[in-house]
Amino acid sequence: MPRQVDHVQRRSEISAALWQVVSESGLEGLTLRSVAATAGCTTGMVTHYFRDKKALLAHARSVMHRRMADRIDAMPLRHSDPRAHLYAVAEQALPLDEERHLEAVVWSSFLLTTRTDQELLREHSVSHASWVRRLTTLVRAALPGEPEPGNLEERVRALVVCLDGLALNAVTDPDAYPPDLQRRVLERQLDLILEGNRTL
Amino acid sequence: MPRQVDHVQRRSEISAALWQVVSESGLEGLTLRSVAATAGCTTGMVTHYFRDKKALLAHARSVMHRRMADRIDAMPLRHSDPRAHLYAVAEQALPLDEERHLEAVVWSSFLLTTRTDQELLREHSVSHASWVRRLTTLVRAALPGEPEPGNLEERVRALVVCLDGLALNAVTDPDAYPPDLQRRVLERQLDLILEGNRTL
DNA sequence: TGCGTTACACAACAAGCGTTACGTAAAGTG
DNA sequence: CACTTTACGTAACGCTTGTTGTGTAACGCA
Repeated sequence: MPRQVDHVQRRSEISAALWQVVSESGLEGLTLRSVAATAGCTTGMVTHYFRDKKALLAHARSVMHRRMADRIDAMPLRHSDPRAHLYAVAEQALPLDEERHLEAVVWSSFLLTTRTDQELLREHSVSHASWVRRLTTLVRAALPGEPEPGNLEERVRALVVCLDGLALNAVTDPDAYPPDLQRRVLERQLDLILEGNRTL
Repeated sequence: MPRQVDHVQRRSEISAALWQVVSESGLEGLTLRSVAATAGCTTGMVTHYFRDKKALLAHARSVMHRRMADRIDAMPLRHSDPRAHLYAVAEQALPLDEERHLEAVVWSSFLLTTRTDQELLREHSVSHASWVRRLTTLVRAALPGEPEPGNLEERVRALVVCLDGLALNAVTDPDAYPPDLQRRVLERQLDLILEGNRTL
């Protein structure tokens, strides 16, 4: 047996370099050479651990999903206050710190390419539906009374697209959407969503 | 004087081809050759009317802004019902028909590149601020009472990011966000925003 | 101490890109 | 009818990209 290297470790190092490149130059600035340069190695090493560029992108994407899911799964299952619980989970979708900002950048970059890639679209579709379902449960738990049908779905959707829009704007123009503003808007949106429970 | 051609017309034809390419292959699939092929001409003609690719992109962007602004300016200045007026204007930001869907695709594509381009960021910044200001006026007019300070801004922001998120999701996965759903969510969001007017 | 396998650097390749230069056809003007 | 200017097709250039192959150093095992 020849010299042994931790493949998982190497792959995650390269993947980290990829994230950094995307955060600095966007997906269109992502090349094997730029990744290699950022990782401090040669393209040979990159291709040694990832068959081709598609495999590299796929890994970065799966890492992204994993990180997001892990962060949410790490949350306490039940909160004393259902509204606080809802807020805590929803907040995970916002780029409120360095880590989540980086994730949001990668997320939005991949999201746009989704439009022209059927395979990515299917992945996104199920992931998005699952996210909506999770929030639906939490919103229902936080609502004061029994929601009317349809009414609930629209409230949840309003929350979901609000989160996406918030993240998108924060990624595009961070100075115009600082964490403080994001939090206030989310609080307000939760107020609005949970406030009345009647057909207007 | 030699043979004369309507430059404006030609440029708009090429620009239309560019939009089509972007809608089909995204910004990363946009090349002079693909634009020429879609327009049914050669790259020579494209470069004849646009000095370089940057000029072509800039023109397409300005056309986008122009179209969006025109559509909103074409609305009646005053509506009998201020809420209906607000809805009508807000709806213009949603990809509810073919035309607006195409615009939204181009919009989202450009939006992402904004992150790594300082010049584009400044353009976006003023445009976005102006949009927020316009909606603020309309929301204030549609609110039942006098809004509390801060409160109003958060409500408007919640609406703005909701619109962006709605558009983004509709562009990414049109089947999951059909026009009907978009309209319902927007209606609901307006309900929520205009409903209560007290600090919760 | 060799031996064989793995890890990786390096270079070459074709393909596709934006750009540029050149050639030609067409049409208004004298 | 020339003549000149514009309109545009064509092709070549240099560059960057992903991919692939070859060479070499390192290290576990015999």
